[in-house]
Amino acid sequence: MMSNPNKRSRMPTIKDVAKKASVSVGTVSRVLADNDTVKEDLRKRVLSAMRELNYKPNLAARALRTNSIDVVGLIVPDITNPFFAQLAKNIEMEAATRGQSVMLANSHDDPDTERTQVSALHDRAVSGIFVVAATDGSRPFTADIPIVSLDRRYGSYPLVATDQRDGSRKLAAHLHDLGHRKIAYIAGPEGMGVSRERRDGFVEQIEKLTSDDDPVELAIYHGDFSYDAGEAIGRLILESSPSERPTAIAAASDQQAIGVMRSARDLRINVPQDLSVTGFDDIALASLVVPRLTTLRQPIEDMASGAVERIFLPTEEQTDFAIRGSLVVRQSTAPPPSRD
Amino acid sequence: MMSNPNKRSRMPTIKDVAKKASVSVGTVSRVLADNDTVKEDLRKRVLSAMRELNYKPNLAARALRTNSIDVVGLIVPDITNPFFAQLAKNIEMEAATRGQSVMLANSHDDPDTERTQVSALHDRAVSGIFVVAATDGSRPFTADIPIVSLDRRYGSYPLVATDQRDGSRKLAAHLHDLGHRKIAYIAGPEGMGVSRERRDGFVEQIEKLTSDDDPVELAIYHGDFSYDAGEAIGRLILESSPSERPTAIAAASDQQAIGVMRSARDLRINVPQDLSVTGFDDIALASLVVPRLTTLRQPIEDMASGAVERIFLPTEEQTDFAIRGSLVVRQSTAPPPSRD
DNA sequence: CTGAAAGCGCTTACAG
DNA sequence: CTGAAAGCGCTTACAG
Repeated sequence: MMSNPNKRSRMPTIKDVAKKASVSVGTVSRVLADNDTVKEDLRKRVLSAMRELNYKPNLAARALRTNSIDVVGLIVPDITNPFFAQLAKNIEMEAATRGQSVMLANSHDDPDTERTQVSALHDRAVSGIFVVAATDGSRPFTADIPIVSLDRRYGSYPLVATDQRDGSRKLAAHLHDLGHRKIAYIAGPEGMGVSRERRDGFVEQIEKLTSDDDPVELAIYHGDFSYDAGEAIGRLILESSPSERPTAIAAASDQQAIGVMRSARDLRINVPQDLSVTGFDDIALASLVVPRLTTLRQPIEDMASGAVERIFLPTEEQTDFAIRGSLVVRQSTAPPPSRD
Repeated sequence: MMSNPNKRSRMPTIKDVAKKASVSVGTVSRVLADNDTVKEDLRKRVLSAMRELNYKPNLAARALRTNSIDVVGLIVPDITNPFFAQLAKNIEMEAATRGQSVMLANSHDDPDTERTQVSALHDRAVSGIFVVAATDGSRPFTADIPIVSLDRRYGSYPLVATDQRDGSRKLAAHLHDLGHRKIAYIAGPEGMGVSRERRDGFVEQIEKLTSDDDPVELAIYHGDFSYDAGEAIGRLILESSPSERPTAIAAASDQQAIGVMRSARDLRINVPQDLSVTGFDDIALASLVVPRLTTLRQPIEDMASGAVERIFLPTEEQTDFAIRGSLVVRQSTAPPPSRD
């Protein structure tokens, strides 16, 4: 009879180690826990027994006893979104430094799926869950484990995100500095917190820089964060006559901005000579398009470390954490064309 | 005294359910397992007790008993690579249909990290591990749990991947059909299985279509799969005089192909009028660049389902699975310019 | 400082 | 068909 080849062969247990080292299992467990007070020679015996047997603690047993496993959950709307992929990578790296693995799930931007995912992770007794809330309004799950919102607020859980207003202000100031006085702003989906923040920051800064003898014209559009929305709105904006149309378009995401650049190319409008374009995020593609995109770099590493740090803090110390991004000036922005 | 707010409140156990339903824990466990033979009225009592208590089985305890958890591991070189992100998403979806969660790790293309990750997942007693092997030569881990190679062979574990040769043949035939007789092929890194397969398939097909009175000139280049490599090699190829240079460039990845298109734009060579370009993979970006890229679509959904299916098969049935991709003709290819 | 023992919450032979 | 009981591999008071 063949044994099932998929069956894990019997692994050495703490008991085997104890026997080989002639100590009790308690002692083995203590050296495992790096416990203060195990006499050096016992400790050595145990360690070498572990090595000889190639002992690895059974994580499920430990989890059962301590009711916690070294796993954190991460839920994103869609891992194929380059920004979330970048975030996931950094969360994974940051978690790894703390000996935590990460369980990944996609909510597909669907609130019900999201809820199911959170609940499933909760059932698995993960140490904490990071969630990038779905665009379309979450139905947050009330869990008795730490949850941290990433990028977008999930329920009323603490939020780690870029300071959206500050970022938009920097972009607005950059365009104004270059001399643009007729600007279009493409915002994200209406009603989404992130969209609102970015838009308000931009408007705020423009208003601040506007005076009676140096007026700025600012038009606002809305669309989702995608390439396609950017392209459609870009076309809409740019189809007006050269004297009518803005000299700069600021988009609420890099993807939108790249869409805008495509529409400009279709209409034979040169970026940046005839039109400046800015994005937001600094996804990898931003520096790969031609011309390379001026944008606001989200401090993803800091977001990841801030989020991971918070998830292990006592709940009452889990405050919001807004991190300032940095302006990255590339080739998609320039002074406006001179007009006579 | 405040209790720690992070402590999970005591969850109802199988014992609580048993008591409430006035049955033994064994019986509860049996209804949990959807076990054949629990008399209907007991079954009902148990079910309603579970509902009332909002009982959720403790997965760690179950894992300890059965020595397996409903989790699979996935290791990719880099989740920010759009192809791997797409793959991860599909694996996650496919695993979800089987009630499995997925644990994600990045190897950063580093064989040692990869090994550590596989080992860590193994320690967690996952049901199986998918690995997209690191580019730079893995040092495979011998595990007593199922492992399936995805896209690139890991050790000697069964491989689920696109039929690379077939895909390249299709691209070669497409270019030849259009009339191209002077073609450059940019292969992936030398020594990598995938690179070799794609290249050989291409060469094979071209040779097959070549005859004495209809010769084809084919030049081969090598570089990694990145945008930058594509751009650099593209420039190298295209800097020769118009009569010297190829009328088509086939790249071993979409990223390379997009790089090639950038170099063409810099050199004011029009795609596809003066130069046809093809990629491989069909990443999302392929249909977003201008002109949209003709490429070979990897059947990612099929790869995901094939891989997940295999991981739950007995080892001896875990055969390789090569899936044919499909040619996606877009605007980056056209007949060669007519020359006098 | 160390050992013996209880117990985490399940599943599964074993009886009946 | 169901219950009583053993046991998965750990950790952690409790003694000494």
